[in-house]
Amino acid sequence: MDSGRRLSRDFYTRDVLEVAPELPGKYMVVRLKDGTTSRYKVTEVEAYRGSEDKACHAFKGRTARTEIMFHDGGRLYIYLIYGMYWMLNIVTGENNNPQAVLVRGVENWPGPGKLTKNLGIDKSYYGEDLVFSDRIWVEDCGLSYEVKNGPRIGIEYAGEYWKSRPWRYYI
DNA sequence: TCAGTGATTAGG
DNA sequence: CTAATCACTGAG
Repeated sequence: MDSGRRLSRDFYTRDVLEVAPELPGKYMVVRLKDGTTSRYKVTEVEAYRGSEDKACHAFKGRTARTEIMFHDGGRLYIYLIYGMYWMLNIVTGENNNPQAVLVRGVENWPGPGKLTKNLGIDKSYYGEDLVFSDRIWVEDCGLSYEVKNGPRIGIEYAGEYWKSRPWRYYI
């Protein structure tokens, strides 16, 4: 597989509902400590739109954990869930507009907890900038896919309205 | 269906 | 300080 073109800041600083549907089909590139790189096609994501979205961690306001979501798009928001699984999120939107895309699955590793485990993503990636990082970024390989969408998973607490927003996008 | 597992958060 | 919560997973 040929290398693609790394996505630039402009891709990420748009509204999360524009960015999220465009991520499936893009490639997540991870560089290991031995210098080798691996590419994984993104297969499933979800949009979290904090300024209004009751399901978004930033909905209640700025905390130490959600701080990065208030930055310009392109950084990673990483957090631990159930004491075991690191969740990989890509911050989107402009400054002070907290939004992020949860990467739920990549090729070979469906499942948000499984993909971080297998790609070696942990808390040390919190705040990492996909535009400049030398160990993780996203590429556009020029291919397009039919992206489907549906309700987000695992947000029972958010109430019927937010639970039913069709903000999960997948190939 | 349900337990594991620990960071994070709000509240006293 | 305490206790509740949790954008998940794998076993049974």
